[in-house]
Amino acid sequence: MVNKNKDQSTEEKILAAAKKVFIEKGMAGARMQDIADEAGINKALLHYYFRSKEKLFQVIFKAAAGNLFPRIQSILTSNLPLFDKIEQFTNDYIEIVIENPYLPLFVLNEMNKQRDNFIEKIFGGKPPEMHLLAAQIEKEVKKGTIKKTSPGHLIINMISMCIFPFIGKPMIQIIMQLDELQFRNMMEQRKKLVSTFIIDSIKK
Amino acid sequence: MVNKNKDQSTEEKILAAAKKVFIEKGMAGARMQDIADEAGINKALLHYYFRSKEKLFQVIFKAAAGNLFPRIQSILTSNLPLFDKIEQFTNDYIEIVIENPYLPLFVLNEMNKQRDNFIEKIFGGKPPEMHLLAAQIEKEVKKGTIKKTSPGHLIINMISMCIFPFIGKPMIQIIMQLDELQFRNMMEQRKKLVSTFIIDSIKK
DNA sequence: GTCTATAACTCGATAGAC
DNA sequence: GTCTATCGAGTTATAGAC
Repeated sequence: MVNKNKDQSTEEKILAAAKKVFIEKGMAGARMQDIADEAGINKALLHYYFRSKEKLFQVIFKAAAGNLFPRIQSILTSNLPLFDKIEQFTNDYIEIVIENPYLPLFVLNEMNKQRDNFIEKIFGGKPPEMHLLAAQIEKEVKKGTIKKTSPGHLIINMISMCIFPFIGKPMIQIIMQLDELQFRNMMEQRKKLVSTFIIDSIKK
Repeated sequence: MVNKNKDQSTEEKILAAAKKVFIEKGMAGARMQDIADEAGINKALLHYYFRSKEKLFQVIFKAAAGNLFPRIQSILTSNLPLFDKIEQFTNDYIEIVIENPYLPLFVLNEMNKQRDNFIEKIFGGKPPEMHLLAAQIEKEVKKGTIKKTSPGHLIINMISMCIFPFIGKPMIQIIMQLDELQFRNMMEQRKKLVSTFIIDSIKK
Protein backbone atom coordinates (compact mmCIF):
# COMPACT_ATOMS: atom_id res chain seq x y z
CA MET A 1 0.00 0.00 0.00
CA VAL A 2 0.90 3.65 -0.13
CA ASN A 3 2.62 4.42 3.17
CA LYS A 4 4.76 7.34 2.22
CA ASN A 5 6.61 7.50 5.53
CA LYS A 6 5.33 5.25 8.28
CA ASP A 7 6.17 1.81 6.95
CA GLN A 8 9.34 2.91 5.19
CA SER A 9 12.61 1.88 6.78
CA THR A 10 15.13 4.61 7.52
CA GLU A 11 17.32 3.38 4.70
CA GLU A 12 14.45 3.60 2.23
CA LYS A 13 13.58 7.09 3.44
CA ILE A 14 17.18 8.16 2.90
CA LEU A 15 17.33 6.67 -0.58
CA ALA A 16 14.08 8.35 -1.64
CA ALA A 17 15.23 11.70 -0.26
CA ALA A 18 18.70 11.40 -1.78
CA LYS A 19 17.25 10.54 -5.18
CA LYS A 20 15.04 13.61 -5.09
CA VAL A 21 17.74 16.02 -3.95
CA PHE A 22 20.57 14.68 -6.15
CA ILE A 23 18.39 14.70 -9.25
CA GLU A 24 17.24 18.22 -8.52
CA LYS A 25 20.61 19.75 -7.66
CA GLY A 26 23.29 17.38 -8.94
CA MET A 27 26.18 15.93 -6.95
CA ALA A 28 27.95 19.27 -6.43
CA GLY A 29 24.80 21.26 -5.66
CA ALA A 30 23.22 18.83 -3.22
CA ARG A 31 23.78 19.21 0.55
CA MET A 32 23.68 16.43 3.08
CA GLN A 33 21.49 18.71 5.20
CA ASP A 34 18.95 18.97 2.34
CA ILE A 35 18.78 15.19 2.12
CA ALA A 36 18.41 14.79 5.88
CA ASP A 37 15.61 17.38 5.95
CA GLU A 38 13.84 15.76 3.01
CA ALA A 39 14.06 12.37 4.75
CA GLY A 40 12.92 13.82 8.07
CA ILE A 41 15.97 12.54 9.92
CA ASN A 42 19.32 13.72 11.21
CA LYS A 43 22.42 14.46 9.16
CA ALA A 44 24.56 12.04 11.17
CA LEU A 45 22.28 9.17 10.22
CA LEU A 46 23.16 9.61 6.57
CA HIS A 47 26.79 8.88 7.40
CA TYR A 48 25.79 6.00 9.62
CA TYR A 49 24.01 4.30 6.69
CA PHE A 50 26.17 5.33 3.74
CA ARG A 51 29.51 6.51 5.19
CA SER A 52 29.99 9.47 2.81
CA LYS A 53 28.18 11.75 0.39
CA GLU A 54 30.16 10.22 -2.49
CA LYS A 55 29.07 6.69 -1.59
CA LEU A 56 25.43 7.73 -1.27
CA PHE A 57 25.61 9.48 -4.60
CA GLN A 58 27.03 6.42 -6.35
CA VAL A 59 24.11 4.32 -5.14
CA ILE A 60 21.61 6.81 -6.55
CA PHE A 61 23.51 7.27 -9.79
CA LYS A 62 23.82 3.56 -10.47
CA ALA A 63 20.10 3.07 -9.90
CA ALA A 64 19.25 5.98 -12.19
CA ALA A 65 21.58 4.90 -14.98
CA GLY A 66 20.36 1.35 -14.57
CA ASN A 67 16.89 2.61 -15.40
CA LEU A 68 17.91 4.28 -18.65
CA PHE A 69 20.50 2.02 -20.29
CA PRO A 70 19.26 -1.56 -20.09
CA ARG A 71 16.10 -0.54 -21.96
CA ILE A 72 18.23 0.55 -24.87
CA GLN A 73 20.25 -2.62 -24.66
CA SER A 74 17.17 -4.82 -24.69
CA ILE A 75 15.79 -3.17 -27.81
CA LEU A 76 19.13 -3.41 -29.56
CA THR A 77 19.19 -7.16 -29.03
CA SER A 78 15.52 -8.20 -29.29
CA ASN A 79 14.20 -10.33 -32.16
CA LEU A 80 11.30 -8.22 -33.44
CA PRO A 81 10.95 -7.15 -37.09
CA LEU A 82 12.59 -3.74 -37.67
CA PHE A 83 9.47 -1.57 -37.83
CA ASP A 84 7.92 -3.24 -34.79
CA LYS A 85 11.17 -2.77 -32.94
CA ILE A 86 11.20 0.95 -33.69
CA GLU A 87 7.57 1.32 -32.63
CA GLN A 88 8.05 -0.57 -29.42
CA PHE A 89 11.22 1.23 -28.46
CA THR A 90 9.96 4.77 -29.00
CA ASN A 91 6.64 4.05 -27.32
CA ASP A 92 8.14 2.33 -24.27
CA TYR A 93 11.09 4.65 -23.86
CA ILE A 94 9.05 7.84 -24.01
CA GLU A 95 6.64 6.29 -21.51
CA ILE A 96 9.52 5.56 -19.13
CA VAL A 97 10.85 9.09 -19.42
CA ILE A 98 7.40 10.63 -18.95
CA GLU A 99 7.34 8.86 -15.60
CA ASN A 100 10.93 9.90 -14.75
CA PRO A 101 11.35 13.17 -16.61
CA TYR A 102 14.45 14.34 -14.73
CA LEU A 103 16.43 11.12 -15.04
CA PRO A 104 18.07 11.74 -18.43
CA LEU A 105 19.49 15.14 -17.60
CA PHE A 106 20.75 13.91 -14.24
CA VAL A 107 22.50 10.87 -15.68
CA LEU A 108 23.97 12.57 -18.74
CA ASN A 109 25.06 15.57 -16.75
CA GLU A 110 27.01 13.45 -14.29
CA MET A 111 28.38 11.27 -17.08
CA ASN A 112 29.83 14.38 -18.68
CA LYS A 113 31.47 15.47 -15.44
CA GLN A 114 32.95 12.24 -14.17
CA ARG A 115 35.64 11.28 -16.61
CA ASP A 116 36.11 7.72 -15.30
CA ASN A 117 34.77 4.29 -16.08
CA PHE A 118 31.01 4.21 -16.32
CA ILE A 119 31.02 1.00 -18.22
CA GLU A 120 32.26 -0.77 -15.12
CA LYS A 121 29.92 1.13 -12.82
CA ILE A 122 26.78 0.72 -14.86
CA PHE A 123 27.07 -2.44 -16.90
CA GLY A 124 29.63 -4.43 -14.94
CA GLY A 125 32.02 -4.46 -17.88
CA LYS A 126 29.81 -5.33 -20.85
CA PRO A 127 28.40 -2.32 -22.72
CA PRO A 128 25.35 -2.76 -24.98
CA GLU A 129 25.91 -4.21 -28.45
CA MET A 130 24.32 -2.63 -31.50
CA HIS A 131 25.63 -5.08 -34.08
CA LEU A 132 22.41 -7.09 -34.13
CA LEU A 133 20.28 -4.05 -34.96
CA ALA A 134 22.89 -2.82 -37.44
CA ALA A 135 22.83 -6.18 -39.23
CA GLN A 136 19.04 -6.11 -39.26
CA ILE A 137 19.02 -2.69 -40.90
CA GLU A 138 21.58 -3.77 -43.51
CA LYS A 139 19.38 -6.77 -44.30
CA GLU A 140 16.30 -4.62 -44.86
CA VAL A 141 18.32 -2.32 -47.10
CA LYS A 142 19.39 -5.29 -49.25
CA LYS A 143 15.83 -6.63 -49.37
CA GLY A 144 14.82 -3.21 -50.65
CA THR A 145 12.22 -2.53 -47.97
CA ILE A 146 14.03 0.57 -46.72
CA LYS A 147 16.36 3.19 -48.17
CA LYS A 148 20.12 3.08 -47.71
CA THR A 149 20.37 4.01 -44.05
CA SER A 150 23.25 4.41 -41.59
CA PRO A 151 22.39 2.25 -38.56
CA GLY A 152 24.42 4.49 -36.28
CA HIS A 153 22.69 7.68 -37.29
CA LEU A 154 19.29 6.01 -37.19
CA ILE A 155 19.84 4.92 -33.60
CA ILE A 156 21.12 8.36 -32.63
CA ASN A 157 18.05 9.97 -34.21
CA MET A 158 15.73 7.60 -32.42
CA ILE A 159 17.27 8.15 -29.01
CA SER A 160 17.53 11.91 -29.60
CA MET A 161 13.84 12.32 -30.37
CA CYS A 162 12.81 10.22 -27.36
CA ILE A 163 15.05 11.80 -24.74
CA PHE A 164 15.86 15.35 -25.78
CA PRO A 165 12.42 16.90 -25.33
CA PHE A 166 12.65 16.19 -21.61
CA ILE A 167 16.15 17.61 -21.27
CA GLY A 168 15.20 20.66 -23.32
CA LYS A 169 11.80 21.08 -21.69
CA PRO A 170 12.29 24.66 -20.44
CA MET A 171 13.70 25.68 -23.83
CA ILE A 172 10.83 24.04 -25.71
CA GLN A 173 8.26 25.59 -23.37
CA ILE A 174 9.66 29.04 -24.06
CA ILE A 175 9.83 28.63 -27.84
CA MET A 176 6.38 27.11 -28.11
CA GLN A 177 4.69 28.90 -25.22
CA LEU A 178 3.49 25.68 -23.60
CA ASP A 179 2.19 25.31 -20.07
CA GLU A 180 2.72 22.11 -18.08
CA LEU A 181 -0.40 20.37 -19.35
CA GLN A 182 0.21 21.25 -22.98
CA PHE A 183 3.78 19.98 -22.73
CA ARG A 184 2.63 16.77 -21.13
CA ASN A 185 0.07 16.27 -23.89
CA MET A 186 2.70 16.74 -26.59
CA MET A 187 4.91 14.11 -24.97
CA GLU A 188 1.97 11.70 -24.89
CA GLN A 189 1.42 12.31 -28.61
CA ARG A 190 5.08 11.62 -29.32
CA LYS A 191 4.73 8.02 -28.18
CA LYS A 192 3.00 7.36 -31.52
CA LEU A 193 4.38 10.20 -33.64
CA VAL A 194 8.10 9.53 -33.29
CA SER A 195 7.97 6.01 -34.72
CA THR A 196 5.77 7.21 -37.58
CA PHE A 197 8.24 9.97 -38.30
CA ILE A 198 11.18 7.56 -38.35
CA ILE A 199 9.49 4.88 -40.43
CA ASP A 200 8.22 7.46 -42.93
CA SER A 201 11.78 8.60 -43.32
CA ILE A 202 13.43 5.26 -44.05
CA LYS A 203 10.76 3.24 -45.89
CA LYS A 204 10.80 3.24 -49.67
CA MET B 1 46.26 38.09 -34.22
CA VAL B 2 46.26 35.26 -31.76
CA ASN B 3 47.62 36.61 -28.50
CA LYS B 4 46.13 34.19 -26.05
CA ASN B 5 47.23 36.10 -22.98
CA LYS B 6 49.43 39.10 -23.60
CA ASP B 7 47.07 41.47 -25.39
CA GLN B 8 44.00 40.36 -23.46
CA SER B 9 42.65 42.72 -20.82
CA THR B 10 42.19 41.35 -17.32
CA GLU B 11 38.44 41.41 -17.75
CA GLU B 12 38.69 39.37 -20.95
CA LYS B 13 40.99 36.88 -19.28
CA ILE B 14 38.52 36.45 -16.43
CA LEU B 15 35.59 35.98 -18.79
CA ALA B 16 37.43 33.36 -20.83
CA ALA B 17 38.52 31.50 -17.72
CA ALA B 18 35.08 31.70 -16.11
CA LYS B 19 33.43 30.39 -19.27
CA LYS B 20 35.73 27.41 -19.33
CA VAL B 21 35.37 26.54 -15.65
CA PHE B 22 31.61 27.14 -15.36
CA ILE B 23 30.87 25.10 -18.48
CA GLU B 24 33.06 22.28 -17.24
CA LYS B 25 31.83 22.14 -13.65
CA GLY B 26 28.54 24.03 -13.53
CA MET B 27 27.64 26.85 -11.14
CA ALA B 28 27.70 24.69 -8.00
CA GLY B 29 30.85 22.75 -8.90
CA ALA B 30 32.99 25.70 -9.98
CA ARG B 31 35.37 27.40 -7.52
CA MET B 32 36.48 31.01 -7.68
CA GLN B 33 40.02 29.71 -7.09
CA ASP B 34 39.76 27.51 -10.23
CA ILE B 35 38.73 30.52 -12.29
CA ALA B 36 41.52 32.68 -10.86
CA ASP B 37 44.10 29.97 -11.59
CA GLU B 38 42.77 29.47 -15.12
CA ALA B 39 42.98 33.23 -15.73
CA GLY B 40 46.44 33.47 -14.18
CA ILE B 41 45.37 36.12 -11.69
CA ASN B 42 44.39 36.49 -8.07
CA LYS B 43 41.10 35.48 -6.50
CA ALA B 44 40.44 38.96 -5.14
CA LEU B 45 40.51 40.41 -8.63
CA LEU B 46 37.48 38.38 -9.61
CA HIS B 47 35.47 40.17 -6.97
CA TYR B 48 36.95 43.50 -7.95
CA TYR B 49 35.63 43.04 -11.51
CA PHE B 50 32.38 41.13 -10.93
CA ARG B 51 31.50 41.57 -7.24
CA SER B 52 30.28 37.99 -6.67
CA LYS B 53 30.36 34.47 -8.05
CA GLU B 54 26.64 34.70 -8.79
CA LYS B 55 27.07 37.90 -10.84
CA LEU B 56 29.99 36.44 -12.79
CA PHE B 57 28.00 33.32 -13.48
CA GLN B 58 25.05 35.28 -14.82
CA VAL B 59 27.30 37.05 -17.32
CA ILE B 60 28.63 33.73 -18.62
CA PHE B 61 25.21 32.11 -18.67
CA LYS B 62 23.62 34.96 -20.60
CA ALA B 63 26.38 34.86 -23.20
CA ALA B 64 26.09 31.09 -23.56
CA ALA B 65 22.31 31.09 -23.86
CA GLY B 66 22.57 34.03 -26.24
CA ASN B 67 24.65 31.80 -28.50
CA LEU B 68 22.09 29.01 -28.65
CA PHE B 69 18.69 30.67 -28.80
CA PRO B 70 18.84 33.51 -31.32
CA ARG B 71 19.93 31.01 -34.00
CA ILE B 72 16.70 29.15 -33.48
CA GLN B 73 14.75 32.37 -33.51
CA SER B 74 16.33 33.52 -36.77
CA ILE B 75 15.43 30.28 -38.53
CA LEU B 76 11.90 30.41 -37.21
CA THR B 77 11.39 33.85 -38.74
CA SER B 78 13.48 33.76 -41.95
CA ASN B 79 11.90 33.86 -45.42
CA LEU B 80 13.46 30.79 -47.07
CA PRO B 81 11.39 28.02 -48.66
CA LEU B 82 10.65 25.25 -46.15
CA PHE B 83 13.13 22.63 -47.36
CA ASP B 84 15.94 25.19 -47.69
CA LYS B 85 15.13 26.44 -44.22
CA ILE B 86 15.44 22.94 -42.77
CA GLU B 87 18.73 22.34 -44.59
CA GLN B 88 20.21 25.62 -43.50
CA PHE B 89 19.14 25.28 -39.90
CA THR B 90 20.43 21.76 -39.34
CA ASN B 91 23.69 22.44 -41.15
CA ASP B 92 24.41 25.71 -39.35
CA TYR B 93 23.24 24.61 -35.94
CA ILE B 94 25.25 21.41 -35.89
CA GLU B 95 28.27 23.39 -37.04
CA ILE B 96 27.83 25.83 -34.15
CA VAL B 97 27.53 23.01 -31.65
CA ILE B 98 30.55 21.17 -33.07
CA GLU B 99 32.53 24.30 -32.25
CA ASN B 100 30.94 24.66 -28.79
CA PRO B 101 30.10 21.08 -27.85
CA TYR B 102 29.59 21.72 -24.13
CA LEU B 103 27.29 24.73 -24.49
CA PRO B 104 23.95 22.89 -24.79
CA LEU B 105 24.38 20.77 -21.68
CA PHE B 106 25.58 23.76 -19.69
CA VAL B 107 22.68 25.98 -20.68
CA LEU B 108 19.96 23.36 -20.39
CA ASN B 109 21.31 22.09 -17.11
CA GLU B 110 21.23 25.50 -15.51
CA MET B 111 17.85 26.29 -17.07
CA ASN B 112 16.46 23.23 -15.33
CA LYS B 113 17.88 24.30 -11.99
CA GLN B 114 16.99 27.98 -11.90
CA ARG B 115 13.24 28.15 -11.65
CA ASP B 116 12.99 31.87 -12.40
CA ASN B 117 12.56 34.08 -15.42
CA PHE B 118 14.88 33.16 -18.26
CA ILE B 119 12.83 34.94 -20.80
CA GLU B 120 13.75 38.22 -19.17
CA LYS B 121 17.36 37.21 -18.68
CA ILE B 122 17.96 35.86 -22.16
CA PHE B 123 15.63 37.62 -24.53
CA GLY B 124 14.82 40.82 -22.68
CA GLY B 125 11.12 39.98 -22.58
CA LYS B 126 10.37 38.75 -26.12
CA PRO B 127 10.70 34.99 -26.63
CA PRO B 128 11.06 33.56 -30.16
CA GLU B 129 7.93 33.22 -32.27
CA MET B 130 7.21 30.05 -34.19
CA HIS B 131 3.97 31.10 -35.81
CA LEU B 132 5.66 32.02 -39.06
CA LEU B 133 7.20 28.58 -39.50
CA ALA B 134 3.99 26.94 -38.36
CA ALA B 135 2.02 28.86 -41.00
CA GLN B 136 4.60 27.94 -43.62
CA ILE B 137 4.23 24.25 -42.80
CA GLU B 138 0.44 24.45 -42.92
CA LYS B 139 0.71 26.10 -46.33
CA GLU B 140 2.90 23.31 -47.71
CA VAL B 141 0.49 20.72 -46.34
CA LYS B 142 -2.40 22.41 -48.20
CA LYS B 143 -0.36 22.67 -51.40
CA GLY B 144 0.19 18.92 -51.08
CA THR B 145 4.00 19.07 -51.15
CA ILE B 146 4.32 17.50 -47.70
CA LYS B 147 2.31 15.13 -45.54
CA LYS B 148 0.08 16.31 -42.73
CA THR B 149 2.68 17.38 -40.20
CA SER B 150 2.56 18.88 -36.72
CA PRO B 151 4.78 22.01 -36.78
CA GLY B 152 5.51 21.69 -33.08
CA HIS B 153 6.70 18.11 -33.26
CA LEU B 154 8.69 18.81 -36.41
CA ILE B 155 10.59 21.61 -34.70
CA ILE B 156 11.17 19.46 -31.62
CA ASN B 157 12.49 16.64 -33.80
CA MET B 158 14.78 18.99 -35.67
CA ILE B 159 16.27 20.55 -32.55
CA SER B 160 16.53 17.15 -30.84
CA MET B 161 18.58 15.59 -33.62
CA CYS B 162 20.91 18.60 -33.80
CA ILE B 163 21.58 19.07 -30.10
CA PHE B 164 21.12 15.74 -28.34
CA PRO B 165 24.12 13.88 -29.76
CA PHE B 166 26.41 16.36 -28.01
CA ILE B 167 24.60 16.12 -24.68
CA GLY B 168 24.50 12.34 -24.93
CA LYS B 169 28.03 12.00 -26.26
CA PRO B 170 29.38 9.72 -23.51
CA MET B 171 26.30 7.51 -23.78
CA ILE B 172 26.56 7.31 -27.57
CA GLN B 173 30.27 6.59 -27.41
CA ILE B 174 29.63 3.66 -25.08
CA ILE B 175 26.77 2.19 -27.11
CA MET B 176 28.58 2.57 -30.43
CA GLN B 177 32.15 2.08 -29.27
CA LEU B 178 33.34 5.33 -30.84
CA ASP B 179 36.62 7.07 -30.11
CA GLU B 180 36.93 10.87 -30.28
CA LEU B 181 37.75 11.00 -33.99
CA GLN B 182 34.98 8.62 -35.01
CA PHE B 183 32.48 10.61 -32.97
CA ARG B 184 33.63 13.85 -34.53
CA ASN B 185 33.31 12.35 -38.01
CA MET B 186 29.77 11.21 -37.32
CA MET B 187 28.80 14.70 -36.22
CA GLU B 188 30.28 16.12 -39.43
CA GLN B 189 28.19 13.66 -41.45
CA ARG B 190 25.07 14.71 -39.57
CA LYS B 191 25.28 18.23 -40.99
CA LYS B 192 23.95 16.75 -44.25
CA LEU B 193 22.19 13.63 -42.99
CA VAL B 194 19.77 15.20 -40.53
CA SER B 195 18.06 17.43 -43.07
CA THR B 196 17.81 14.53 -45.52
CA PHE B 197 16.26 12.42 -42.80
CA ILE B 198 13.69 15.09 -41.94
CA ILE B 199 12.76 15.93 -45.52
CA ASP B 200 12.44 12.25 -46.44
CA SER B 201 10.03 11.91 -43.58
CA ILE B 202 7.64 14.74 -44.45
CA LYS B 203 7.70 14.93 -48.26
CA LYS B 204 5.02 13.08 -50.21
C1' DG C 1 44.51 47.61 -10.56
C1' DT C 2 46.65 44.00 -8.23
C1' DC C 3 48.24 41.64 -4.40
C1' DT C 4 48.36 39.21 0.61
C1' DA C 5 45.98 38.14 4.56
C1' DT C 6 42.11 37.02 6.87
C1' DA C 7 37.30 37.34 8.27
C1' DA C 8 32.88 35.03 7.97
C1' DC C 9 30.58 31.22 6.75
C1' DT C 10 29.21 26.54 4.82
C1' DC C 11 29.56 21.83 4.72
C1' DG C 12 31.06 16.94 5.26
C1' DA C 13 32.29 14.12 8.77
C1' DT C 14 33.00 12.35 13.57
C1' DA C 15 32.57 11.86 18.79
C1' DG C 16 29.92 10.54 22.22
C1' DA C 17 25.46 10.47 24.97
C1' DC C 18 21.23 7.97 25.06
C1' DG D 1 19.82 3.24 15.64
C1' DT D 2 19.28 7.95 16.46
C1' DC D 3 20.36 12.22 18.34
C1' DT D 4 23.22 16.80 19.68
C1' DA D 5 27.37 19.11 19.49
C1' DT D 6 31.41 20.23 17.36
C1' DC D 7 35.66 19.90 14.64
C1' DG D 8 38.25 20.96 10.60
C1' DA D 9 38.62 21.74 5.78
C1' DG D 10 37.33 24.51 2.14
C1' DT D 11 34.84 28.56 0.16
C1' DT D 12 33.15 33.28 -0.83
C1' DA D 13 34.08 37.72 0.07
C1' DT D 14 36.41 41.81 2.11
C1' DA D 15 40.20 44.86 4.25
C1' DG D 16 44.02 47.10 3.46
C1' DA D 17 48.94 47.58 1.73
C1' DC D 18 51.30 48.75 -2.51
